[in-house]
Amino acid sequence: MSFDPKAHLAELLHAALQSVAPETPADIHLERPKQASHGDFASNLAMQLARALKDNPRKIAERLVRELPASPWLEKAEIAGAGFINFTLAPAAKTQIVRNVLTAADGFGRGTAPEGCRKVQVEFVSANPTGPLHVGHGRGAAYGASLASLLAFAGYQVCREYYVNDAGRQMDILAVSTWLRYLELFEEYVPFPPNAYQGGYVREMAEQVKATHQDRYVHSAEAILACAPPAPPRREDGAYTKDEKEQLESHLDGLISAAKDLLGEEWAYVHQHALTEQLADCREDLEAYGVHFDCWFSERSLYDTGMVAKAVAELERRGHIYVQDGAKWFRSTDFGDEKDRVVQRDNGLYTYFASDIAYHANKFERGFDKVIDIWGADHHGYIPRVRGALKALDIDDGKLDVALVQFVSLFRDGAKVSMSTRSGEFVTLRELREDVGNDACRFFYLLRKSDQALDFDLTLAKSESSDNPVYYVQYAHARICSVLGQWGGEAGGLAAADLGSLQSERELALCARLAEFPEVIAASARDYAPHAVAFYLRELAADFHGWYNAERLLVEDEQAKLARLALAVAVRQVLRNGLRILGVSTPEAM
RNA sequence: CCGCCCGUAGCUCAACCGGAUAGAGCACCGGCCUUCUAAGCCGGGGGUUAGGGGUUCGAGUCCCUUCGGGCGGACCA
Repeated sequence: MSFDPKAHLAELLHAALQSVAPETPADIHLERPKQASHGDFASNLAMQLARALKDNPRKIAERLVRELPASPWLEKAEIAGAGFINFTLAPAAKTQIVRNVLTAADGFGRGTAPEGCRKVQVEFVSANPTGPLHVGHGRGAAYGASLASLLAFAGYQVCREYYVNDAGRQMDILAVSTWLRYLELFEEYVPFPPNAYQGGYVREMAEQVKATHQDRYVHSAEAILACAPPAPPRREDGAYTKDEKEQLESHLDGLISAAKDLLGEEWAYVHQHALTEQLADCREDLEAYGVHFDCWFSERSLYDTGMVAKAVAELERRGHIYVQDGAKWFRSTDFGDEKDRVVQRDNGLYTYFASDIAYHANKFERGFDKVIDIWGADHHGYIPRVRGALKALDIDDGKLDVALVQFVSLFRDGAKVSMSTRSGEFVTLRELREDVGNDACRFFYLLRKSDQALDFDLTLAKSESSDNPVYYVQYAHARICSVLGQWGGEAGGLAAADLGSLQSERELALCARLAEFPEVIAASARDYAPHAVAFYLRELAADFHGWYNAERLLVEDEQAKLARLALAVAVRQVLRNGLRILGVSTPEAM
């Protein structure tokens, strides 16, 4: 069994506490001081006890240190500052971590999920399949994928899910956009609405439909326009008034119902074609980004299987629904929301919220102990009503966590780039990946907290891609691989190396850094903060680069050489374990 | 007006659920390649943590308040 210095010190302190203040309960908390001169671990136990014992913290610290049982692993325990006890470990207590890492290998740092909280679902991206993913989705994807990997590494059984919004009006708009572009190919010109999807991919889909089915879906422009309320006069600058915007929306709705009427059964084909194409494109994009999903959950399936109706009926049965102005309202104010919400409109259609209630009820029916939704920050107002619905259905809403990812603003040459899917002038995730590279892209996103708004400077990201922090970490990995190659020995045998020659400050600091890894994993999994892993890896790489520059690894002395190689391989292992979580590759040469 | 996120070096960001002298990167200045990858290392300057008040041994962190920024406040998704 491997030796844990932190647990050992906690035991020593506990023993000392028993003789100094056996009656006083106190939790023993050890932390790693920021400053090296403060030792390897510090305890504030004496300060905690000061009030209960009505004594000076430093005096209490002195008594604790005096009562500390002797240990071969402890070099010294000093009292500092207001009453901290600083512990310095014996070198052997620090270097043994190298053996632990080499033995555990891929499993070093892995945790165990608490009993009864093992099955976790992480739902992320979930973008409408109405066009290419853009840089905002890229952030959600990077965050969600790393969080899922992090939780899996921390011992949870993780299901990665994408919620496909294939049932709503947005999909109808995409389908009708495709159809209008298709009609243009047959010289039937319906003025293309400015609020329909403008992107070039819509024309591509139109071409595909034409290639497969020729003129099968052609109807005259006159017939179509006759069914829809008129559009307002076109404004090239897009500055429509509020009234005109409403007109545009009803005009578009009119075109959609015209399409449904004229095409009849065949509308489903156009609709399905657009959905299938966009979903496939999205999936391919994400896979290439290294983001994988275990489950693609269809919103439409909730309607097809009656789950939406069932969820609303269940709320109704429990007396949380009332009818007003012909619509069904969920009394979410009873559960902490600021106003009640419509679940079924006066025209009989369910709202998006209704399917979301059914969706979340379904998530918990699937037996997850914890459900994590990753949403864009603009959805924050949505949280209380979803929680409210869960409470109304007697589902423990404490099992739902919502992580909000703040917006990404794109800057190019110092100017903000406007993004809008419908206008078609957004920067796609695909373009960004090809520009900056997958590794740099993912690492860049993860180098800041998800709840912090992010300015993505394209010019900078591209021009500085050669000294992007990700290369700094990968470079450390490549250097170690290179040294091992020149040594030519068998890395597997290094776990048995005598580590006694690892004595220098840098070497011991590097060992301490390695020992931190499991704690970093546990803390960042607890806080849903994969960025902490990225920061840790940068520090580990910095420690390594410093050591590498200061001391030669392949020295004459065989024992010293093997000890150093063992340390280097341990560093490489932790870099691998960490980068794997972040979805970043580990090149052997750069 | 109400709600959520936030305000830390010139810029982009950290700071282990209250700890010690607030740290990195970029940018700037000065050094280090006939020895394992210079995509690297070593050193230097740079701060009233937006302002004010409170809680306590101790506050960037918790509470109140002012100012400033972003995002929400649909029978849209």
